[in-house]
Formats: sequence, C-alpha cells, structure tokens
Amino acid sequence: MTEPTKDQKIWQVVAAIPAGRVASYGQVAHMAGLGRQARYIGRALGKLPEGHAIPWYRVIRSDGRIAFPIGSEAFEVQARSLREEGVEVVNGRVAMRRYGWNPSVPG
DNA sequence: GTGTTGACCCTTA
DNA sequence: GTAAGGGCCAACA
Repeated sequence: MTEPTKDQKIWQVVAAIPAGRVASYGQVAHMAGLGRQARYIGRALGKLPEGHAIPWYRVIRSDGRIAFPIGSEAFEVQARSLREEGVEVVNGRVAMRRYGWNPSVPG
C-alpha cells in the first residue's frame, strides 16, 4: 500500500468539506500538509479525472471570491453548485463569514 | 540545466 | 470596503 500522493491527499481534504460549507485554497493546502503551496491545490483540482466525486466547487479564494473570472463557464458552474447547497453567492463572492468551513465546528 | 506559468496568499496603500 | 505589488513553490516547455 503506497502512501497517498499529494493530489490524492488534496482530494481527500476537499471531499471532507461538508455540503453547504466552503474552504479556501490555503486552508486545504494546510490541511493536506502542503503548507503554503496553495497554488498546488488549483493544479491538483485541474488534474481531477472524469467520474470523480470531488466537490471542487467548495474551494474558493481566501477573500471569499471564486477563483474564476465572473461570467466564465467554470464560474457559473461553481456558483450554481454552491447555491444548490445553500451557499449564497453574490457578485462572484461567498460570505465566508457564515459559510466558511471550520473543522472544529462541523455543520 | 534555465525560464515561464499558475483555479494563490499576504502586506500595504 | 477594494486594488496593486511582491513572494512562495511545484509543474511544464
């Protein structure tokens, strides 16, 4: 049994985000043990295979903004997916103050 | 081997 | 509250 790769570790952390909550790239990177490699998160999510069950749309920037430019296709998919889980998205932004994922205080 | 790029973060203005 | 600049680290050409 080989240890999980960084990508798998990241996917595992992302998959651990409960529905209706969002986490920032830095937070995921830290929990995955990558430290400041927040940039790697986006790269790992970009390598997601087909048929995956990873809620990549629950990962946003630390500012609460979606990482994609407003109006882009990926942006709409992410925003729509978040709304379906009860997360309010306004002006391409999420109120992390309310929807931010806190492992110590699960849903 | 070097140089550029990137689904970012932090500090400062 | 938003905007701009600098920095960090791994993958890619």
